[in-house]
Amino acid sequence: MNVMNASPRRKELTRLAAQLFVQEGFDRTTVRMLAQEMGIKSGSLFHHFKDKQEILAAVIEEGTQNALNIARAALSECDANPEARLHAMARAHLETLFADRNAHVVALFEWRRLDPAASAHLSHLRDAYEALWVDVIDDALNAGLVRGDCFLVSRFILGALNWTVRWYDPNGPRTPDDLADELVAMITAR
Amino acid sequence: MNVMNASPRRKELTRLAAQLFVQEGFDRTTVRMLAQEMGIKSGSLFHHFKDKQEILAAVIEEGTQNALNIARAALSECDANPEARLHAMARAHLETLFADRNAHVVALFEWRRLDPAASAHLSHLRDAYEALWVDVIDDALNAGLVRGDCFLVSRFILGALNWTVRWYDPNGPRTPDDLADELVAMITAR
DNA sequence: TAAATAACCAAGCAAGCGCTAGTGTGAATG
DNA sequence: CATTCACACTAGCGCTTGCTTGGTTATTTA
Repeated sequence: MNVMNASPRRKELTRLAAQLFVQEGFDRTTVRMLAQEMGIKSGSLFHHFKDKQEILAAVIEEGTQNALNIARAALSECDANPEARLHAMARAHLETLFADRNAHVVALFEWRRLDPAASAHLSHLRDAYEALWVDVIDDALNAGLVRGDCFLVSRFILGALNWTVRWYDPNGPRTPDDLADELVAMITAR
Repeated sequence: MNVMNASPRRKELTRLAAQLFVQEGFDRTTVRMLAQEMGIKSGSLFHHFKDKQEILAAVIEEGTQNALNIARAALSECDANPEARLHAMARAHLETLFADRNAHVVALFEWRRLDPAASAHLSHLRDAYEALWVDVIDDALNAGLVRGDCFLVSRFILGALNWTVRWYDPNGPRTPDDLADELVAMITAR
């Protein structure tokens, strides 16, 4: 039983689990469904994961870690201009949201199913990610680019961005970058 | 078995069910938990509702119908000024969101658990509500109050507003009206 | 006063749940 | 060549699930 390893097999199983969790919801996804999707029997599943909870934690950790990495990379690649940084964060957010869509939908809507230990651990990752946002928004406010309270503005922006998973169609005419540009245009005073 | 009536008893049971669905999630809420919260035995539950699905539909219908009523009332009470109408809609949205918080959280996050028939029926209610928003936002765009595409702007605004249920603390210093004012201030170009 | 109705309960069924125990197998390791 | 290990299997345990059945009681209606 691999408690914390990241074998390629386990990574692939985690990806499949994310897909099923999105389709059915965590509670309605049975270990038998997961096993079938993975091409094994339900008993074999517990060789890779200690229990069903651990699969959920693996899915969410994967997604959140990716978001953090992508956001950091995006910020390091642009200059100190507040507007450029705001753009970069919005683009990075939507990019990871739809590149790892399944994992992020699970993170956004099944977080409450995590047991307290896993939730505490993953909260740190998520907090680190949101701290990046608060930093960028603070700069935008000080530069007069956006008007409002830092806390509220960051919540509104993240809400607007996260909600896109409920309506955005990747096969439609708009790219995630289009969305990011439109959102920034909407909130910047000029 | 009352299929579609709205006896006071059934209304009260629906309210209690909404609370449990929020606390535990629809799937993890068992009919035995529901019955206990209602002070009856699990079998008796099926005198009031045909099945568990019907309880969910009742919860969501209640919340959505209220939202529609409140928004219509709010619009009829303000003049034709686009900014006033935008304010009124934002306030009405947050007002109903926190007055019927449980029902709305269920509607937002457990909608997918509805069976196709109930979903189809309730979609009409929700569409009627969203049509009010599109109307108001269209006016705001034409008046130059907000910049952007009508579809995207309405999605962003509703996303920001709906996401408040995940972080807003009614016991904190801010009122729902404060939130509405801040959001409108953030997105209006001036 | 008789009949109908609403509201409830005790008991339990069939199905499905997460998870465990014990075993087999082929590849890598000593 | 013997041992270990990763990975999978079969079989099923103990429990919970949504829901049904058959019947009781209190209140309203004819």
